[in-house]
Amino acid sequence: MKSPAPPRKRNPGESRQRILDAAARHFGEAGFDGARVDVIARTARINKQLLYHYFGNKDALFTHVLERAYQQLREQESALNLDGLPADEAILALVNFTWKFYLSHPDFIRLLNSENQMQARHLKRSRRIAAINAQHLKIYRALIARGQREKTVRGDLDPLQLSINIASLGFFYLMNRHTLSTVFKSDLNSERMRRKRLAVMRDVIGRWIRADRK
Amino acid sequence: MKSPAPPRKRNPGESRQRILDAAARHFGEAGFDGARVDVIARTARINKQLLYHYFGNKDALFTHVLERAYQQLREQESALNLDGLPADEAILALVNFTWKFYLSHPDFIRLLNSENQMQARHLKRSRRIAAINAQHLKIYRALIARGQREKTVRGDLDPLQLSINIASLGFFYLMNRHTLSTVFKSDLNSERMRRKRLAVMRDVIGRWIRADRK
DNA sequence: GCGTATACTAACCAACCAGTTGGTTATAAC
DNA sequence: GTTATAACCAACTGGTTGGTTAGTATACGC
Repeated sequence: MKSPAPPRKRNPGESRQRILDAAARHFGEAGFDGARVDVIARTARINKQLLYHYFGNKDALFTHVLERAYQQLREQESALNLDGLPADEAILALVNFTWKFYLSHPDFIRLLNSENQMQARHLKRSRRIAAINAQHLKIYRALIARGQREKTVRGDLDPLQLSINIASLGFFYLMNRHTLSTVFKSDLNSERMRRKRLAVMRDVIGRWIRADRK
Repeated sequence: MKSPAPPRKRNPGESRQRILDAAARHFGEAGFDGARVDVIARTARINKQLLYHYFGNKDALFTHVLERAYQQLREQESALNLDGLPADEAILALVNFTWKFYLSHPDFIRLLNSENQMQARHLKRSRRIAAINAQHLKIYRALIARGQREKTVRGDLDPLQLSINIASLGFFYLMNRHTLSTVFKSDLNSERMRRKRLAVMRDVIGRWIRADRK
């Protein structure tokens, strides 16, 4: 015979947080369609209806999780102090930062992947997402401009393309490491291969952005 | 009152093909978890049991679809005749080929994405996948070796990293164009932006692979 | 110390969905 | 023609799942 669960102390802030944490993990592992609301509720150790009480439905919960993930990325990026570095080295520092963020937030790339499989249907309706990402391209643009004054960075770099290049070289490697490792029979997730990958990415970006020496 | 469907002419080859085509489209659109076996059967205009008759279950069907997609890619890649080109230009021709393949086979990247979300659980059990991809790295390796003899390509290129770089710059752009377009408010899927992307990718790879001029 | 908004819960439900049952019929081999 | 095999089908099943109902418990304003 099961004794009824003792009534829990109320703590709305923490309950909300626990739901978001559990949702980020489970949505990341399983993707939107593969994730189960019941699993999230159980992991967060709250009742399923509390989840619906706070977030309305599965889609809205996913949107919150995505927004929070982007916010973490952009806040950390904005907190970087790159003023002491020459612009070309600062850009390489962004390569390192982006790579390390992906490595330390494995849910982030998987969440984004799932969202892209759905053609960004959640982000498209988000009213917060533009503000969250507002600083990103400005940082890149400013660095490129400074590099041109310093003559360490070539004159025709597009900040959007630079940002996409830096993201893609790391994101694709980590997201697709499962199929790549299988197809090419080599463990891309080993410490050695990960270190090598970062070196390659820095080399690729470094050679692309630098002003040509005459 | 509905008249019973007239008995269909038997055509096992075509029925199988229609199932695979419908499955590739629907798995691509919706991902493995989002896809519905009933939808595939209806689109293929066959009975659901025929699908189970041929493929056993949803996972096995997905595996077949994936293998076929890889096979198409690798067959076309192997059919390329790059012998007439200097090695550095031949590598850039592979950049073009890869990009065009992704563009003309939108299901391919989406299928792979879904498979990676599931940590390659289908490919890991496939016995055909290694053979299908056997030529790929050999092509890259041979081109790098020739480029070194011709002195157009630098001496320390790793074929696996080169292949991953070429794949990632295009794959990430196309797969993530939905979130990227939303976040950065610019239509990455426009003809103009797609042309620009190919130019950037050729530039990035070109600068990375070439032997340094003294 | 009373009223009410909200944090929280158990039990429930209808739609959905992968896979099965239990067949019929076309085709090919002999 | 007879028989074996495989192509093909409609209807069903049982477990699952997003979301709901109907309520109790607690904190807080007054």
